[in-house]
Amino acid sequence: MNISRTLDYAVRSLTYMGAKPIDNISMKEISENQYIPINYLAKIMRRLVKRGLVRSMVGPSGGYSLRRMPNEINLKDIYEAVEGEIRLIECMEDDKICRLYEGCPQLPVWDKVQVSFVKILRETTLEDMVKGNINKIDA
Amino acid sequence: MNISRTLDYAVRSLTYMGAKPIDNISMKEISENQYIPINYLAKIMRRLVKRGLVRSMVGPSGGYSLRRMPNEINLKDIYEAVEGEIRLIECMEDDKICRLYEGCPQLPVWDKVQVSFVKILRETTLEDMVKGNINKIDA
DNA sequence: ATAATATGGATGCATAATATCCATAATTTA
DNA sequence: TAAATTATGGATATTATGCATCCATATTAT
Repeated sequence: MNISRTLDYAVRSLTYMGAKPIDNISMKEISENQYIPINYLAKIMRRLVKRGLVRSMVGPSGGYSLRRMPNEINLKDIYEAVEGEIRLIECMEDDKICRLYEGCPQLPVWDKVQVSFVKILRETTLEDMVKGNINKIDA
Repeated sequence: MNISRTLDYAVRSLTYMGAKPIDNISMKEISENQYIPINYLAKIMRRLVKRGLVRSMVGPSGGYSLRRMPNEINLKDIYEAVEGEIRLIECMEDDKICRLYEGCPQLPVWDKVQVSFVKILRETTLEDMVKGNINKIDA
């Protein structure tokens, strides 16, 4: 139960981009400013591009740009871009059948935790993070 | 971000015990009923014993018994017994210093997620799970 | 033409999660 | 007392995967 470094990298990169009102920010710049191995960052950026969170441009003075406004990108988008579908426990997977399924007592618990988790992710935008706008206590 | 199989095993074992009003339930029985590799289960039970959630007795007709009533054991206890301290992201560790710490924009987010996660764990008891008493929607 | 940049594929590494094995101690029962 | 059953604890193996690196290529600005 923890946030992967990969997701942390993705969030940091996007936050960095969101804080800068410039297009075409290079991997190199992000990598150096956020202490992310550049080759690994490349992989992460690829996923963000594929999910449409980010636009890329090749060539000198190329780089990445946010494709939506920071207040239109939430953490759920980012999570799913890098990690795929959110699923706290294997047995929640669509096609997995659990031998204990009938009357499994803890599934509703994990489900509840997941719902709460997703809610927070969905409610938190890049803009919030850039501005430090997190409502600390209410959960 | 997912529930480890180990934690799942622990929860299933305790739920199984909680549903049975008998003392000295053997590893063998739990293992067979819950499809948990018995040697691995042994390791997990050890941690539950050490944390005082469970009492063990050696010898024939020995086994494990809950040490508190099911409504006095919550998921947070179980989580911490098997996984140690709850911490969503490495930089939340006590002694870790993050190079980006000053003004790190996402720390409050992970913190908020964690608070919410812990809250649900703490509010959910073994009894709830045994009875299927989970309040599905409110998060 | 050259340099800067992203792309994509392949591969390696390190660590943790998961699982297995075995020798031993404790306890009950015959 | 002997034998059977059970947990204990340590060592080790296996597997998965997160993380990282390397390289060859395509694109584009200057």
